[in-house]
Amino acid sequence: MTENTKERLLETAQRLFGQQGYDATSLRHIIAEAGVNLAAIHYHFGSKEELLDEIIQRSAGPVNEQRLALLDRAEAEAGGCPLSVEKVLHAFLWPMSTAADENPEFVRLMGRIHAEGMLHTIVQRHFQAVLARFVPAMRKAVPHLSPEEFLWRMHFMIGAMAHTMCGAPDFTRVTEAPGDFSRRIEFLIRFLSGGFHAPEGAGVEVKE
Amino acid sequence: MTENTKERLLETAQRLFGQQGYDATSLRHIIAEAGVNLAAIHYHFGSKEELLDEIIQRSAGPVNEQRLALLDRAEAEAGGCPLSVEKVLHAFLWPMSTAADENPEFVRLMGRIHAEGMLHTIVQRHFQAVLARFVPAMRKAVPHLSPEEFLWRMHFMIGAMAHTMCGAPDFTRVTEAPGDFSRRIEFLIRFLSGGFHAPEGAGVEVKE
DNA sequence: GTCTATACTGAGATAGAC
DNA sequence: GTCTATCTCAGTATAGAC
Repeated sequence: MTENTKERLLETAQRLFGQQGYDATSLRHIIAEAGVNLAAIHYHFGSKEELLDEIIQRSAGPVNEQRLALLDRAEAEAGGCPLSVEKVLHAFLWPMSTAADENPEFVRLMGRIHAEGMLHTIVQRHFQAVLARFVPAMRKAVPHLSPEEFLWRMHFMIGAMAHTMCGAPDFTRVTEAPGDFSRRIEFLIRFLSGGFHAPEGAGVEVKE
Repeated sequence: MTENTKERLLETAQRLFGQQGYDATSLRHIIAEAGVNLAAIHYHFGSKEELLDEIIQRSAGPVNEQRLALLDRAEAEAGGCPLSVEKVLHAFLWPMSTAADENPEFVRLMGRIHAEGMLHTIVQRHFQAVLARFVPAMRKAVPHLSPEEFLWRMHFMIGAMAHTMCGAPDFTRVTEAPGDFSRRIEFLIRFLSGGFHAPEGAGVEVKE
């Protein structure tokens, strides 16, 4: 039962990390639910952080491939022309919706990972290739923005996305039926579109 | 030296929480830098979480008062008319800029608190009163939005704000001189304004 | 190669002496 | 109010059974 142990650990850990967060989940809780020995984690993965790394690799891989595929197709359809903001956002965010339907815990985990910010090296390793494609694509969609304003808007996008993957608004109850993650993504794309299309520079009254 | 001990603990803990995060900062690290005994924390605060709670209360209090004062003044100037999105955002976000100049670690800590999401009860306790004023004010600024779309946009705003308080974009180095937090806030207000002003509903091509 | 048992260090928390 | 000693549980490491 060699593969069985490893697989059970991956599935259990992913679920618990997504539900409770990475720090809040102890290895002893994971092994208890998976029904394996504590040392099995260190045998198969080496450490708690490497366990997380393998979980991300397993699920983020397909999502990132789909992102790149959507971007490829959109760019092919556009010929050499720059894509619209909406198309870039769609290629980036839509695969999350697909993933959420079959794997909701993973999406919450991804949100946490981005938001917690601590495990910075892990994020960078798995999303570097995707960002390398999407940052230039988005840059071409809003060429009028200054480099600084553009980078900040990308930053805001990441923040909104991470928070949205983590959960729903909590000041009021919003229906959270299974499968309506796509709806959430549509709201997000509209909002971010508006943000990226906002006029640049000194248009805000900050008189104080 | 009773008050001295408590004060040193509060200041040291705030600095370390902001620099390293809440979970990553051990009580033993705090007491070592503050030069007090481990049990002093539990005597003065009761637990690590209550220590954090008191830190937030101390620094978030003035920020929230300033937020409410700015909102009061803006509403008084407007007579009975709804405020603009920009004015509401300004009243909500600008006090963070003031706080950042004299207390940068606190702002990073606030960002982490919002983003980590775990310490949910703490956030709710300290920001409930502020949200109770700002949610209706913003609602009046965008009355055409459906309730659902409105709540999601508030959610996106919180995410972008939390991520922005935590740090600067990291795919490229952005100048982070002291005192230019206000610049960051201006970028954020512009972006969020665009998001809130975005047209509602089925305007996104999600053909798949 | 795979898993079990056990021990080590450091975390937060608590009781009780002073 | 403060400090020492101690408790439980965390992540980690390793020796050895199968």
